[in-house]
Amino acid sequence: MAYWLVKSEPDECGIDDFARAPDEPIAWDGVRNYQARNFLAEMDEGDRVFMYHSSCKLIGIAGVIRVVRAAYPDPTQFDEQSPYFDAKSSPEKPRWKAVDMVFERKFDDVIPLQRLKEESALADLPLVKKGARLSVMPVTESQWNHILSMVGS
DNA sequence: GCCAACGTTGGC
DNA sequence: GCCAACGTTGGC
Repeated sequence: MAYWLVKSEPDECGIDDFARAPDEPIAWDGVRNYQARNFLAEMDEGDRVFMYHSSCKLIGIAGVIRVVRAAYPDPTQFDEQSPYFDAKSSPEKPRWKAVDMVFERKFDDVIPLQRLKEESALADLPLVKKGARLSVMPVTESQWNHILSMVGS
C-alpha cells in the first residue's frame, strides 16, 4: 500500500462530498498535468490519500480517502461538453487517467498549510515547497505518520 | 531544441 | 484581486 496527497478546491469536490456518501466511489478525473497523471497511474487499490483543500477559507489537509479503482482512461477527455475535453486525445490512445476513490476519514480540524510548513519532517513534501503546483503527489510512510500525528494536536 | 509569450495555479 | 511561480505552447 502506498500513500498520496491530492489537492482539490472544496467548492468543486472536497472531503464533505466524499463523506456525504461514504460508500459511493467518486472519480478523481480532470487531472491535466503530466507529472500528476503519472502519479495517478501508479496508484493501486487500497492506497490511502490525504485530501488537501486549496483556494478556500481553511487551506490544509482535511481528511483521508482511499483508492478503490486503479487508473483507467479519464472519460472526460473524450467528452466535448466537458471542460476537461482534450481534442488531442483519443480512446485508442488516451492521454489522461482517472482513479476512483471513497471516503475514509474526515479530520475534526483541518491541518492548516501553515502548520505543515512548520514541520521539518515534512520539508521534502512537494506541497510545502514554494510555488508547488503539483496536484497529485506521493507521501512517504514517515511523512504520512507524521501528518496523522498532528491531527487533533 | 531554445525561449518568449501565454495561461493557470493557488497563497495571500 | 494581486501576483509569483510554474507548465505549456508555438515560432523560429
